[in-house]
Amino acid sequence: MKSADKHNKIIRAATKVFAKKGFFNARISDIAKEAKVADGTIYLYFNNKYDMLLSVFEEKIGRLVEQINGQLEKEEDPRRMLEIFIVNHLREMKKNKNLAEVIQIELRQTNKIIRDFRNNKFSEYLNIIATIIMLGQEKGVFRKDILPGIAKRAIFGAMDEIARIWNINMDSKYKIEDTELQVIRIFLVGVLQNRETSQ
Amino acid sequence: MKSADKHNKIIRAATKVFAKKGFFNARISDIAKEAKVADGTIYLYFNNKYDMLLSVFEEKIGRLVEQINGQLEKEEDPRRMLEIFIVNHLREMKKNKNLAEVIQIELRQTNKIIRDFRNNKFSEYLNIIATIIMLGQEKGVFRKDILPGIAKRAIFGAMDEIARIWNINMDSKYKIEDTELQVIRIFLVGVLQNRETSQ
DNA sequence: AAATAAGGAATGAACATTCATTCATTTTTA
DNA sequence: TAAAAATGAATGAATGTTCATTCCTTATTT
Repeated sequence: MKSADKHNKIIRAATKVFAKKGFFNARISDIAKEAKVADGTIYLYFNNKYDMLLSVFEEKIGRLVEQINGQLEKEEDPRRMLEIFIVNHLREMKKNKNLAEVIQIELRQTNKIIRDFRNNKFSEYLNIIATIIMLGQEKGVFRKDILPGIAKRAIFGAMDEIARIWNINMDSKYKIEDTELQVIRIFLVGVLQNRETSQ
Repeated sequence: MKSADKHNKIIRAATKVFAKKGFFNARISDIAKEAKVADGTIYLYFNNKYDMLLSVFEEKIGRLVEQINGQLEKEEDPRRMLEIFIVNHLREMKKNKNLAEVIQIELRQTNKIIRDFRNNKFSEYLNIIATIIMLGQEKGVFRKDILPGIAKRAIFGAMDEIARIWNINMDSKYKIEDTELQVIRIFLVGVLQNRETSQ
């Protein structure tokens, strides 16, 4: 029986191996070994190597989307919502280094043309940030002169770069709580001491 | 004659090919063809494929560092300095898509262990941001509760993600000037409408 | 003429994918 | 109910291709 169980086992193994070696240096045989499965078995569950990466990516991001949506639905204050998003993302990346790495890989390795074609879950994820910002603008909490489409990328990019470093230096210089606070502060109030300076 | 000229020609070709195909899909023969040079010739100038990527990366970032330092030395106001850095980086990435792409590749593909070991020019580049922030804090222009080591990554990461999108969609949704202004605004004053909310 | 640079064909290792075969499980037959 | 047949998941060795790198040859420089 072609079990969903085995599918999962392979996904988990692939995540681990992709994260450790990167997509191109990951061998199918590595993944097979990690999943305790024969090389050929993998092709009963996935079309090819790239299909695996995409599956891993979509599944993991999908989880993130559900998780964050769950956390946000109780909240009304856009300011708090943004904080929750930031804290959740950073904690998740810190906890799950493999996930952070796979995001980095999928977003930047492999073929550009195929790339954003199937990344729907990822767009969905980023758009949560944009939605929060628009909500805040409607409620008059956030500045109206911020473009949500740019802000969402700035915020995600900032966190992604921070997570990238976590995956290089195992010893994080800063505590996770401090990092969260910093990111929240930077995006909420900026680096400026006084406000009159903005144009 | 083993000319510096040929070295440059190869670097330029490599940048182009790496940017177009990514490191792993770039063939030495592609680079050789692009540089109008024989495959073997490349090995007179570089030890191996990865050495080429690293050379390309270091050289390009080195240029960026010089360029931005030149622009900053006339400036005293940290606020303006940060603006200059942001504008310069974004314009450079927009103008030179290959450079943006190579940064993405080198930072995330290839081997993690070797990775940050030789990335000195890149650290130098990021530290310019940190220096600006510290200067601003000394001068009382920037908030003292911002950690420069985190802010520099947030700012770079934000711009890098924006540049990533430029390399995927050829049609940028926003004008470059608007994007610059947005990034500056987000980092200087944040998204919040009122200030009393920060902790 | 010697030394150095460049050329590019040849090499061989690496690796994704395939596919003939096995074998445990389920279904059918008697 | 037991034996026989069918199924299809799993295996992993074999295949064939794809390059990075080498190294012998040719061209150029001094």
